[in-house]
Amino acid sequence: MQDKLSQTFAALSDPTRRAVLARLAQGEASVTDLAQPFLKDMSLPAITKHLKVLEKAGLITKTREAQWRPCKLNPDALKDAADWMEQYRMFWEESFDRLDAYLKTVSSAKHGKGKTNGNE
Amino acid sequence: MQDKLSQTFAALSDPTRRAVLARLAQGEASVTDLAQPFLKDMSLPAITKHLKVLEKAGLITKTREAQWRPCKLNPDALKDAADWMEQYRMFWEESFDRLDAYLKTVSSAKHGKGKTNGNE
DNA sequence: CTTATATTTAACCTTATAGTTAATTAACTC
DNA sequence: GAGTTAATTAACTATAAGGTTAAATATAAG
Repeated sequence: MQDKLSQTFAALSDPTRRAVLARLAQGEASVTDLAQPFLKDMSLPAITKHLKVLEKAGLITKTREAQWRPCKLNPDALKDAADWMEQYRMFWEESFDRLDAYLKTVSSAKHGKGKTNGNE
Repeated sequence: MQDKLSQTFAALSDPTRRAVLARLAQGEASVTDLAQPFLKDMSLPAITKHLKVLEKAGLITKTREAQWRPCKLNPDALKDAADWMEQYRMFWEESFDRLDAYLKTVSSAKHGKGKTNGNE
């Protein structure tokens, strides 16, 4: 895993981490705060690791306050991911029939002999 | 990895797979078509595997046409991911100052002794 | 300086990912 | 049915992910 966007999507691909983000959407929280709903399912070090993944992905920022490490949402990475998705919006929005027609035009002779790729 | 959303984000967390989706945004393509830009970097079976990941995540649909397996984008999964992101839009959109103020109100006495979590 | 709370690090285990090469299946063409 | 093109499966390897428990570090409070 190299690029930031891949890191971000990878970080989002875990329900625990998404739940942490949901919690942080309501405001800052310490590690213990964030861990609390999950401690029946996993240990605290597991949460530390999840937070590290989120942090490296740029999705959260950890600060220091006495012995606590308050975490907060970092919108930038979320925006980058959302921006990437945005380019596909037309595919799921209702102008579907037009899109379908459009694509049929674009990729006319798709692979008559398995060679053309619809870009010519 | 269990739930569909996690699978979808995981599938998006690889540059090769995102490039495949970008290619499919221009229209259907066979496995060979899709593989072509990557064959200097990886083998065809590697692409087959990537396509399988995308398919299981619901991001693409593979059909049969003679000896080819034309793939096309499946917008549903993309929409699900985008919908999930949508709930965080306010965090990256410019009403940032208002948001910040809002959060400061909500999580007033965050962790005066590390116990409260800003939800009370 | 000892204790308590908050969090991380270390060492380890298990399973999943991402890739490889070689062999196989599928459908078409001659 | 022999050969060709398209794609997958099998078997294997290396590394990353996600979890564990036990020990260490950080800050505060007696």
